[in-house]
Amino acid sequence: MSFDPLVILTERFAQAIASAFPQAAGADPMVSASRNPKFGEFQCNAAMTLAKTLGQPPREVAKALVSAAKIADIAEPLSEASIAGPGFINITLRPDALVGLLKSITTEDFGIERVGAGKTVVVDLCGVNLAKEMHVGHLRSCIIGDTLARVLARVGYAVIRQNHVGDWGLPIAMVTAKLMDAAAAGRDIAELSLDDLETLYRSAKVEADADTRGLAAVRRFGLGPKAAAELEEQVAGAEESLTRAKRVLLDLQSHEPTAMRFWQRIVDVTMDACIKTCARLNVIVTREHSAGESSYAEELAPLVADLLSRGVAEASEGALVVRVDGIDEPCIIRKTDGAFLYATTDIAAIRRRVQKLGADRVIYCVDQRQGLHFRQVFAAAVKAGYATRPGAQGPSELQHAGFGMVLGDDGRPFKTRSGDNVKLSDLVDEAVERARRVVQETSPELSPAARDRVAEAVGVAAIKYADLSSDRVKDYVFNFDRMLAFQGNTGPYLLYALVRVRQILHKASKAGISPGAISIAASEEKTLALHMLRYPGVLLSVAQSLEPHRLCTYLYELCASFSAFYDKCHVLNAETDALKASRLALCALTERVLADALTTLGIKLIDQM
RNA sequence: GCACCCGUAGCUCAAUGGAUAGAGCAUUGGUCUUCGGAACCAAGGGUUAGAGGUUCGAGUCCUCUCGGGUGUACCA
Repeated sequence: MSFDPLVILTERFAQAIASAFPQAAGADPMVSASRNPKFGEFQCNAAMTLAKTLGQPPREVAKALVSAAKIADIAEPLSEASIAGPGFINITLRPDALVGLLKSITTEDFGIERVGAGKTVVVDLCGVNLAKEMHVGHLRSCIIGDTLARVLARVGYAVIRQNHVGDWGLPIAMVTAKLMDAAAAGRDIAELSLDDLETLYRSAKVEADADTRGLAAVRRFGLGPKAAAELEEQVAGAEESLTRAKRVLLDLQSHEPTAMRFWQRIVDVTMDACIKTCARLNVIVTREHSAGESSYAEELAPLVADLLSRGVAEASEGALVVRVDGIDEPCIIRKTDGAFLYATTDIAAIRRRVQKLGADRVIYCVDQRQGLHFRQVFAAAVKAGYATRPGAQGPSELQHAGFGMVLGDDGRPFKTRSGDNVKLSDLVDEAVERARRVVQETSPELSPAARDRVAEAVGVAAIKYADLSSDRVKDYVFNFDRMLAFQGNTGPYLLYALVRVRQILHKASKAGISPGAISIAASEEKTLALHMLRYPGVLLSVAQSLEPHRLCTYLYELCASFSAFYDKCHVLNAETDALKASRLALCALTERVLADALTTLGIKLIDQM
């Protein structure tokens, strides 16, 4: 039994259609919340489409639906006056029915339908690389991925988070080689920081990228023997360290203990920092969620052999590829030199996630720019049969929940002034520092410890909410001032609403006032009540669409409704005790919905600010 | 070249094919005997890039054009 009026009305109008027009039974009743309050709270738009299929005038169809619909228990009676325009049927809930529905959602879990019950979903998120600080490039994957995981869990899915760590391959071998050199030169690897590793990574990369093209140019344009000699030396150096890195890579692949010890140290340093940053962002990612590329290394050769033997893969221009319908570029799974690629690993990951972890659904929270890659890999995995659970009818659902870039105010990718990627820890530090300055000014009465807690919560909430509140696939402009503003659609505004409602509850309990029977009279009370009833439906729509900004919009509107209520409908000094008790009950319910929604979004709750 | 994404108020963003396209910021003007004013209420501001088409009905779906972004076999 649902307590969502939208669901109830949809059922009732489906029945009305079936009884008034048996030949059209099963048609979509098209019930929705009205955009404009003057049209009532809900509307049924089915008459217009039915008119077409039935060959009858839409208003006649609407009349028939109005007399067939049995909704007297929750809505004001329908009449011809309820029909507007070409055949819209406008519906207004009865206040007492509203109260009844509200009572229902105060119980258990708000009447949220557990659409994911018995199903497993894998969420791919975070995606850090060894020997690199987390930067803005990881921000959205962590934040959005974590929220999607929370939403899916909230609607009943068994959620498995997977952090596809970039911990394998030649670049990592280069760093490992560098680290071994440093240790040989007397460096204590127990005292290693991620910053040190990143420095090693950079120097390895610079060496590897040494200008072979530059050398060719020098020779071509005849810039003289001196320039050529310099560059030749560089290139020779690069080739030497590249050769060494390839040797280390072979050692790693054969699990040679010394190389593995250094590699493991890099893993530990990187992952400790990653998990710390995630924890600070209130993103649930721990060591147990790590499923790095290295963990698939052993599977790749047999996997490719399997694909080849079954004719899924074919040789092409010296490489091995999987061709898929509808995409011109084939999916390359083995290079001419015999090495595997990230596509190979991703196909192996799909196989493990579906066939071993039992995923009915796999969601990749990865940059939109990898869209083509995932289309190829998904199609290849489906073609290979890897995306189908043993015994299942068809393949599991593979979804790329891609997201746009983070831009600066200039509309270009968000970078530091010197053009580097912005470290996540620096980003959070700045947001928290800015929040602290505001808190210091507006709430000097808070203890230093409380102030720190509030600043941390507000700063992180600001960053996360800014990221979540606009359409996932679009780029968004990162702006501290805007995201930290206390008015408008921001994290701090939501937390402020939470704090206000909690303060009322706190004072009420100190004054011995208890929540009582709800009665809905003022328009602000009704608006607030109607908003709360929408919560379960919004969660389901996010679980379906994978668009967290719908939950954000909902929350913002809920907070705005509450603020209007707060302004117009005093609680603790309302005229009568009954009114106090009723409004207090509304506050208590608001607090529960707000807290649940914020938690599902991944935003930490606070009591004061 | 081809493929994908995007184009909505001055700015940042919304809008399951539904009625007069909505918020916030900024601008202008109101509200206070403050359950915390970090608030609330209101006004102005739009050819939804453009042109066709489908539909009872299009910001939304289809085609084309313009503009921006991204990706395009052997990096991840």
